[in-house]
Amino acid sequence: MGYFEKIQRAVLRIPRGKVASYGEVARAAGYPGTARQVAWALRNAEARGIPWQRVLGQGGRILLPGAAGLHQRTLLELEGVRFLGSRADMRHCGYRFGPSRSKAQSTG
DNA sequence: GATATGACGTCAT
DNA sequence: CATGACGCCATAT
Repeated sequence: MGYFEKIQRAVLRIPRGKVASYGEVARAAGYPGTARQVAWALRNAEARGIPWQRVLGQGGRILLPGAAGLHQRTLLELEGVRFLGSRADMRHCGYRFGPSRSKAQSTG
């Protein structure tokens, strides 16, 4: 399992209608602090069936420039993601990556 | 190994 | 809110 797959798997965990930041994805994939690399991993996501559009910059801001960014916003709106001005409504559409840790917890 | 690149994140102005 | 600068790190050459 390489970096690529880890990142892509994390992105795949984002349900329709929800979004997450590059930093969150990196953290969820087990590579905190590699937000930059997440973007790199999504370069070919479009061809790999990865819901790349659900990954935004901090604060729900679209970082893709030009038409690509417009396209991303359109895709998200079609999924039900609401936008407040130029940013996605992270308050309601921000996905919270559940604790993937399978470690048992006795008392809670 | 060294250099260059990038869909980031944070701080300062 | 916009711009500039820096830190961070995997990949590509």
